[in-house]
Amino acid sequence: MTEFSYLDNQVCFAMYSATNAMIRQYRPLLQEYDLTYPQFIVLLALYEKDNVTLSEIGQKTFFDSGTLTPIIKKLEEKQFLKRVAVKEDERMKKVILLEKALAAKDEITLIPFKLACSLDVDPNDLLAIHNLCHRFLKGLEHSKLESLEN
Amino acid sequence: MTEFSYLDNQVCFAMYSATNAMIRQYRPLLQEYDLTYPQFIVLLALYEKDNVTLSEIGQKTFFDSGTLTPIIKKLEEKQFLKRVAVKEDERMKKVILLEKALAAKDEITLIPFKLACSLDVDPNDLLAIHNLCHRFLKGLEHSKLESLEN
DNA sequence: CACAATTATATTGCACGCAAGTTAATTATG
DNA sequence: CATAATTAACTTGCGTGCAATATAATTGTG
Repeated sequence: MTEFSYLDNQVCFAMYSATNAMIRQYRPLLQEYDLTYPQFIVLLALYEKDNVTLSEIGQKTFFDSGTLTPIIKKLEEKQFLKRVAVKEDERMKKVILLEKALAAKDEITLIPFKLACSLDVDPNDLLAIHNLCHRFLKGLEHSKLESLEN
Repeated sequence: MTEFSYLDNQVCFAMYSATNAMIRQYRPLLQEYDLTYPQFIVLLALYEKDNVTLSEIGQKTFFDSGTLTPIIKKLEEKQFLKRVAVKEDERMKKVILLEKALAAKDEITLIPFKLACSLDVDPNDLLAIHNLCHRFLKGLEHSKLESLEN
């Protein structure tokens, strides 16, 4: 209750700062696999299900084409995946994980758990943030769909 | 409870997606003032207190020098602020808001409230996210300080 | 069946975020 | 007091995010 602060009252700034801080924590762990955080996110999406098109990955990860194409190309350069043309529709390309990605799957999918253990944060808080952010995203998507109906 | 998802279980990814979505909501509101979200954050910090050095702004906003310097320069180009050398210590520069920024202060500081009203999100959820992210950031800073003591 | 509309991916340009390194000024140390 | 260490701000380079646009393939329509 000292003095009023514009910044401290910004929900978005709090999320923004916390996210950046979290990704900073991830960085050293991901560097061992030569991955950035967005590349890691795409890889997790592909571990769930590969042999999918770019736009399917985009829907899962919320990355648009301009963001996703370069990330996929990077992962291709690093031999994590390959892209194959789809015969039925030559516009599309499907992404398939390569041996390098499959071999590291157990280790890479474990990284978030390793990180969570090293954090000085209440696990209940993590769970609560998680649920709230999900609900928040749902709410925003909902608003967006409504505005499209005009 | 359908099928296991690596992505859905990532707290960081939830925060990351929610933050990006939130900033997308801000974009059209900020464009009216020719501001990006990070520029807006710096401006809010300066509305609290200007005539401060870059590193003071960096501490408030969590931006490092490599991020902050170009943002300040952008705001200077746009006539929101000016930088003045500090006589006592020639390494430092203090940032002072200009008329353009002061004149728009009321409108610009109102933007978050305008946005909050237009969102299809429970205000209690916003408050909860806010508190959790703050606690989360505190926890991370604490971990960082401890690791520096080694 | 020509051609307009749509769709999937790729490209370009701008503004971050941050690591790493530079420069110039100040402070600490022998 | 010279010089080493530190500090504040700046610069460079890379990888996003995303708007806007381009390209090429497919679908829809008269």
